[in-house]
Amino acid sequence: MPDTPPTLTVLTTYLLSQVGRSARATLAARLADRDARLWHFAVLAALADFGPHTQRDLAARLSIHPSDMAKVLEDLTTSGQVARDRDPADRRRVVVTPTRVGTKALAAHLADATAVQDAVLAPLTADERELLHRLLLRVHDGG
Amino acid sequence: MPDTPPTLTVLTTYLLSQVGRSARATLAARLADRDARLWHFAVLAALADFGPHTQRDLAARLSIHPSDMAKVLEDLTTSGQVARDRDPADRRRVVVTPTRVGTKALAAHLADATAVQDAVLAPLTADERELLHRLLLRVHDGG
DNA sequence: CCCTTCGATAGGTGTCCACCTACGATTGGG
DNA sequence: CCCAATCGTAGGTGGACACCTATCGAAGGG
Repeated sequence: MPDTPPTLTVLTTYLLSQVGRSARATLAARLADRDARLWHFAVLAALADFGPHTQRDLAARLSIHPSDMAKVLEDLTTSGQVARDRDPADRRRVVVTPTRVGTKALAAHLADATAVQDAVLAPLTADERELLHRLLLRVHDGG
Repeated sequence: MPDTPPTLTVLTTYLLSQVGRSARATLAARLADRDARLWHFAVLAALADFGPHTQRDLAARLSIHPSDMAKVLEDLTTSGQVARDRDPADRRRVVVTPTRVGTKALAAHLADATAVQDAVLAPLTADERELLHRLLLRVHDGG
């Protein structure tokens, strides 16, 4: 019965929006089972990829409002996934560093994300997934 | 500065989510300029593709809660884009029919959606867009 | 002809998300 | 040494979204 109108499904952006929304929601639900949220994942990923950041730099990198970043980091520190230390050179700044707990959490998040991705992309072959990824990467970078 | 962590960009679902989210937001903003919202677009598309519906059928087709559908249709009737008439055979039901105004509005929405899509998919050639669409369609239907 | 069921709708709830402001602590230029 | 700018943080705002309940009118089986 939920037969989507062709007028919508001919729009690639409609498909993008629907599929992306659904994948996002599925992953968010899985992360929630371990009391994690998508922003926690993103922060841990940024720290793993680029090393310790100032809170402000973290916020800028992930395009999130500094006041929201503070809340995310509040969560991550109380659960011991990151350490927040005042920068001795400039005691206004706080340097955020991932802990071992945080690194393990990131690994778990990645496993979840991969599982969700496998489920979402199940209709495609490995080659097709690779192709899709390349196309999306260009769209993402070029927009 | 907003250099996205590779740990995220290697995830196809991350790209899907980001690109889809951004496209959706852009279209929503354009529709808002004409006092329309995404659900208005979806309802008009369903009516154009499948003809008049009962409110309940419309809600089921678009996977939206009946009480929310009532609100969307309230908007569309006050702006004259659809007509709501009691079904004479069962006066509980309300049959929703698009008006000429609604059909013109749908055309405008489609023009907006196409413009947004062209902007989003700008990095890709026509063949690549076609390919992307086919892949996404399979993911969408198969999930 | 009653009583249950159904369709539409008003009104409210909770979540997510992204924003903004005010404030205290700190810095560094003049 | 002071003053403007900066950093983190608490608290609040507003919109989008999806849900749920109560109510009313109508239908239709027993």
